[in-house]
Amino acid sequence: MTSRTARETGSEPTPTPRLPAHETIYRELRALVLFGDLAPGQAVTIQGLCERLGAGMTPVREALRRLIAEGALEFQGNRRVSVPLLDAGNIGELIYARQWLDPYLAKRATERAGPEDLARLTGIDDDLDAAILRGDMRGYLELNYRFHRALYEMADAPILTDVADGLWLRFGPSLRVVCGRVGTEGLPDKHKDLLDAIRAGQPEAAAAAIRADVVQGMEQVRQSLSRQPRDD
Amino acid sequence: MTSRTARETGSEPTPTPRLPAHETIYRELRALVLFGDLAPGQAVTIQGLCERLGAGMTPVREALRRLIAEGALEFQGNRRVSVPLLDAGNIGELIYARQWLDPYLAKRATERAGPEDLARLTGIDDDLDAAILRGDMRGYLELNYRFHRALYEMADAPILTDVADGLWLRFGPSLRVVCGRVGTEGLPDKHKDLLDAIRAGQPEAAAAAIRADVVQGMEQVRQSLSRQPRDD
DNA sequence: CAGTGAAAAATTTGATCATATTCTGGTGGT
DNA sequence: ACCACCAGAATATGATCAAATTTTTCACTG
Repeated sequence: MTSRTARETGSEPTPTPRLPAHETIYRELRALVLFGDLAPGQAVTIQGLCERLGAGMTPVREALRRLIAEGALEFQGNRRVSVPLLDAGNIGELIYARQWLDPYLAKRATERAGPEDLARLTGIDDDLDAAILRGDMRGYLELNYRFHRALYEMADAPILTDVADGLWLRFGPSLRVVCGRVGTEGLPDKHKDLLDAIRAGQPEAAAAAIRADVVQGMEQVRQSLSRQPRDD
Repeated sequence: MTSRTARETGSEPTPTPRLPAHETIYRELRALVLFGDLAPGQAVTIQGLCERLGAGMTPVREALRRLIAEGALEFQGNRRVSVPLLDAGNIGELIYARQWLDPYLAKRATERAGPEDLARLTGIDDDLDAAILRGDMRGYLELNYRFHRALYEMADAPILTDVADGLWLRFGPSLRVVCGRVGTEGLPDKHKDLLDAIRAGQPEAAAAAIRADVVQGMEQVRQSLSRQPRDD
């Protein structure tokens, strides 16, 4: 049955060849939390997710464990797993953390940035602008995340990137709620300043731009949530 | 089905009965990584852990998933799950992160500390001194962790506490290796300064004390690992 | 007589295990 | 040295058991 382990022929780059199921489920659930249809406070059940995603329960369980460990979901005591509701204190923590993490990563990213990195960031930012003009909120959320995520990866700091990524998972759902109220207008976009700083090779300026972007965006979340902590 | 629901008589108060197995496994594995017998670079297999801990494989898998998500273990590509080896860059990241996190948490903890908190910290620190005098390294590691952990919890910042806790999981194994070389002598202990600051109600002084403790300890790790990155 | 409370049963959900299937890595033969 | 086979490990499924939540009913009171 084998007889082809060596050849591969390379014609098929194996698009989704061997991707473990729990990995797939994890990514789907993660996207669901980050951009998607899971609102803060909403409770999910394992078996409900099994049917929703059409998967066995073991992969779903493992993906859930992972998301819970990352803070994307909460083990609401008895029998509930839900997307965490953030209060003002939590938002304050997240603002403090990102205000410290993101500028540092942006500084390191700028120090290491090559032309292709700059091109990639510029491309994402262009798509992001298009999504804003289009009024495509889901696209905005996803592209904004990908922009920052690309910046993290350029910093060559795997642990801090992990931490920063975990932070996104925590405030992602609330960000979505806020954007749902505000609309794609008036969203902060200091990305142009950042791109200029990277182009000029000025790490400190890049850090300052990112700090401004983060603070502005997060403060908007804080204000919006403090105004209406619950939406129903 | 009618025969079941026998009364149980309730004579057994079941001291720790309702602790899910995967939770137990997780804590055991976590302790193993933090203080214990799993050295950096050491590979573990699922089935090996099943026998070692005497448990089914589903709970072990879930616990592993969780530890991997927290960065305590690494999915070493092929077929191996191992304790991550830290290089100088990783240590630098951890130093930066703790240098920022720990002082902030110590400041908040000091602002919120009550007499019972101070007593608890003092008690842990006394036990810690005893462990050092005794030359009990495992005790030192565990009590040192519990000291900082208690401080985190006093800060009333659940998200940042989670992040800081995850950081411990990452450098715990390396800390153990370093202490194995250095011995319990010469270990940093700026805890007295911290306790004084808390007693005096001086948050900034507490932050400074913790910063000194963290930097001193982590720099020791960095130097020791850069001198001998591999131990065999 | 109606409404509210609790208690019990039933359904739903979560946890664990045993088992089958697949993939990887090593080994032996040519 | 290379290719094929084998063994072991990890992934995924389904079933089974236990616990909790919910619903329903019955009794008691106003």
